Amino acid sequence: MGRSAEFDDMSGLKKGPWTPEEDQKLVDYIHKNGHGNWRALPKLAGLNRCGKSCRLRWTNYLRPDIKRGKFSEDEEKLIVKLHSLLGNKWSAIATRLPGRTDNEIKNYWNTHLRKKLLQIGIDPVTHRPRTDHINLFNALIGNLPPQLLAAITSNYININNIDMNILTNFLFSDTAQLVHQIQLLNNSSLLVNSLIRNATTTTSPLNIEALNQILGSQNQIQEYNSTLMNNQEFLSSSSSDSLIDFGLNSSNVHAEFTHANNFSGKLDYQEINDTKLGGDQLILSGTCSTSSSVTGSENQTKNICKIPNENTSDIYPKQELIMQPSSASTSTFEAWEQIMGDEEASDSYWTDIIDQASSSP
DNA sequence: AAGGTGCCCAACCGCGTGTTT
DNA sequence: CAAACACGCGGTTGGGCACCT
Repeated sequence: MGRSAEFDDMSGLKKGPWTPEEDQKLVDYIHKNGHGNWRALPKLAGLNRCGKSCRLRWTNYLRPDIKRGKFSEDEEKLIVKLHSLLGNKWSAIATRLPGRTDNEIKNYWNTHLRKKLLQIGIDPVTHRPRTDHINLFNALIGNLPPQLLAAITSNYININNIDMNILTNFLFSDTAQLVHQIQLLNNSSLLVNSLIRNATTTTSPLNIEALNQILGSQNQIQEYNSTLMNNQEFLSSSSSDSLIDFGLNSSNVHAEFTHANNFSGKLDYQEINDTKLGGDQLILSGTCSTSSSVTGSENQTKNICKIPNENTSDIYPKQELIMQPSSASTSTFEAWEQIMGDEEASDSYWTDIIDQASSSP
């Protein structure tokens, strides 16, 4: 590990990873004589290293009182606490953790703890909830799929207009980065309602932990998963009498259904192994080995059909508008105010954001 | 199975501060 | 007091390795 260049060009001294033989020489010498002057030590110990390299090797690795292995939960908590008080003063922090070196703590902070704090929404520098709303707002606007942006900045939010594949991909593209972007949406019913409403077209339950971090609401997640389960039960228990004509009798069935408010009927799901929503169509794919017959309506086309009535609300909950048009204006801010609800949409909220924007470098 | 990718962490580097001459 | 030296600190690097495609 570490650096590669074997020897320093100028001094001819060895660099890079230490060999067991070098370690032994260093340990033996220090046990016998103490380290004394680090600069003088290598020569006396018979090592072709600089004093600095010897000191580092000893203090970070060879010292007998060094504790190895995973950091305990208590140690983690203590590091976070001390970091909140001392900042990046690794050596000061290390003095409060017996057996741990500053280097080890620094590495652990940078690779684990920092990320942990970010994920739970805490700024690892200030140790306070992240408040970079303006950056998040800009990032959110910048990253929004055009379809979403259009929906949000239009007079009203019509969930029917949003491609759930795009929304879902967007939402889960990078959980850590998006946690706070999502929090901007959190006060609106947009995200939650969308997920619940579209549970029918998702084939696997959401990652509870990830979603929990984003939404912070067990109830909504449970509702989502219970809707999903109901729908899957319904689909799996559907009568095999009402077969769909896929237009194919064998492999690679790919059936598409129009996605509208007047969905009706039910279908045999036994041979469907994947469903997803694409644009305004439900796309089913799977293998159909039996001959199938048409039970659809007059609107059926080769791979697109509407299927007869009953129980359909279980599969495709009726779509509805989330938000009515605002009185007159169509500004982005006003649209956001509506999404975010009264509390965070107050004048002072936006004033704060604008202030932050104008004061940031 | 092989190649690619990203993470981890030991070791290095540069700089600031304290000590000695 | 200033210059030289020694040490320690925090940031950065890059090889090894585990995991993913």
